[in-house]
Amino acid sequence: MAQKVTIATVARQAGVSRQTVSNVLNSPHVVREETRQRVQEAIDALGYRTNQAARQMRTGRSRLIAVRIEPTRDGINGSVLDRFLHGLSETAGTAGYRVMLYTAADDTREIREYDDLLGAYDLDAFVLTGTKRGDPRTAWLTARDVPFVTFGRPWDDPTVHPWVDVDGADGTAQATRRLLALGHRRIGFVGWPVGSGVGDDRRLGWEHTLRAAGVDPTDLDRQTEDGIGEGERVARDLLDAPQPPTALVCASDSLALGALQAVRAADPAVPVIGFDDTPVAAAVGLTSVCQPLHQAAVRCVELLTGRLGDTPRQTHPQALLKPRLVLRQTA
Amino acid sequence: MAQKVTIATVARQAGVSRQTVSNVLNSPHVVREETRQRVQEAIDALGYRTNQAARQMRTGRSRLIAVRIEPTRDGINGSVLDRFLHGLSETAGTAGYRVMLYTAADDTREIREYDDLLGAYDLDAFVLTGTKRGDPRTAWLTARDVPFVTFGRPWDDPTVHPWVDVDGADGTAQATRRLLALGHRRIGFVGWPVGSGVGDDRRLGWEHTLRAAGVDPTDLDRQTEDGIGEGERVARDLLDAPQPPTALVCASDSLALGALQAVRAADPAVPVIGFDDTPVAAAVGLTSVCQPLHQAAVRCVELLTGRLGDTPRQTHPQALLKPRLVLRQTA
DNA sequence: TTGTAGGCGTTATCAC
DNA sequence: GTGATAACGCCTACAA
Repeated sequence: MAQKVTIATVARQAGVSRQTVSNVLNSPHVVREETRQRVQEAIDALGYRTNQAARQMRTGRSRLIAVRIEPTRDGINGSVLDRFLHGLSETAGTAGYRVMLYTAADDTREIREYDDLLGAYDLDAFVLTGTKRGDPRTAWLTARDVPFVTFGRPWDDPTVHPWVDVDGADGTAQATRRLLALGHRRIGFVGWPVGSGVGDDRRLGWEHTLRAAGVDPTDLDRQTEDGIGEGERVARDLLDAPQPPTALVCASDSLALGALQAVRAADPAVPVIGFDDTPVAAAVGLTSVCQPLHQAAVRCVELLTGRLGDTPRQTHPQALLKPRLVLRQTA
Repeated sequence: MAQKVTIATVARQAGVSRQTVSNVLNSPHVVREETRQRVQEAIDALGYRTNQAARQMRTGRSRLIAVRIEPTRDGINGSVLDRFLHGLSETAGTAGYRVMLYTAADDTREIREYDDLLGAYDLDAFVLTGTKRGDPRTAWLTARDVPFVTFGRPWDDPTVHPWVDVDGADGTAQATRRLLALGHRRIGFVGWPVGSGVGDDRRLGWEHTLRAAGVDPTDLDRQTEDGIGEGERVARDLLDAPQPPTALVCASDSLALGALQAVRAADPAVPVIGFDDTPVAAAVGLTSVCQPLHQAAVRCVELLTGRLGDTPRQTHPQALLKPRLVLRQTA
């Protein structure tokens, strides 16, 4: 590696003081244009880069954003986080920030990680993926005035902190409308147990759309934990009912995959629509609701940098993004 | 946030000098045990944490490891990187390191990122996932003496830098042996075009095992780009041959998924085995070769920290891990 | 508009 | 075994 290039090196090369170089970097407007250019040339020629550690020590800000990477849970949903992370890293990069990863097995340990991370690296912000009712993590961060944004709404009270989310109800509504357009009326829903914000939201999109079309949704839905086997079991149950649905909307691709097994031999064919547009969906030709993960990541960074920057911070900005129905063979 | 706790705070509290505190932290053996304990108590009581920025400024080392997060390529393989990343982050954490993410669209830009990252954050090391013959990135890093390890062998010369990899040939060999054990002899292989290290490696495991069993592999394999459609096409071609295989080993789950479509109506059933054990495989019941990704991540960190630490650095340590065949319905 | 001085928290060097 | 001092690279006053 060549000799370390500091602000002093640049100053000497450009024949100005260190302060002028710093000004060119941080407050270009206070420097005469001609000087600015000369300094900029020196910077480029020398390949100077701001030393973040030194800057951080002075400013107390690290330009680092932390995000948790979870163990691939069900396995099938791993790619969602994957795509989100990529978008986050990319967007953060263009905004001059970097993404740091951390892991934690549970909330208590996650909070301990916050403490560590904050103490050691002066992190600028956290991105939390998925929040639940009465989340201790957001409470902790809020209490300490640590900037953060969640990918996922705070279901108890949408105004308590900044968040970005995808409108799940709109997704299932799109799916339901698609099936209505195909001529179906008795459209079933395979969802998660009541009580999870995300699950209830997705269910509501289906229910409202059906009601709006004049269809009574009673007895047309079933709840179960996420999983392929679960989806198959519950879908079979729906299809065995006296008045079986002729098409199915599912709360996840896992459930939809199971449903697909259940309807395999059905005649006439029973269309199935999943949710999340995971690679599995693409692989098996499953029509599915696609979350705009890249855009979600972009908004997260925007909210964060908006908050972090000097712009007057609006109180708890939020962004609800619309998903998109990806049509494939199954519907 | 409470008042910032620095080494000076601790020193005052414990009634020693700052240097003694630093010694307790970094060279405990030079401090008298009694003093050490008193200082440690003060550290715990105050909740002191080393400020990495300050430490880094002094030592020039950041305790940060950078790893690239790729856009989910084919989509189906995203979960592989995902699991690897999680393991990496976790292991790095326990070793006192953190993982920083970066993205890059191509090699040139990736190298520019190295430059940026190194200049701005004094990164301690890089983890590269996937390398190709004549990789400019490893050359760049080597030339600058930047520590790194690749997840994936350098196919030209396995001794040029530290790496961790999974033995693909062993994986396909396991798969082939499984099919032999099921009584099959004419076992086909659906692979990638010749020339990619990974692909050739996986093909070789199949070929050698077949030869060892006294089967001539001629005309029993086909090459194609990765993809479900491609897999289906090529598998069909194999099955339409005058002497069709009675079972198939595939170089990836994508190809295997395609092959599965091709053999759907076959009678007697044609077993198919995939590679990577992606969630898709689990979803459709595809027997597949599972890479020990967590273990790979652990070894990466070990190689790195071994290199980074003060231990005598062995020249270019390497680790070739054995995959594991996960049996499901298709074989 | 530009230059000078001081300090952020840590560790290395060198006294004691 | 312990403590004072300097320096890492930068930024924010303040002075010129």
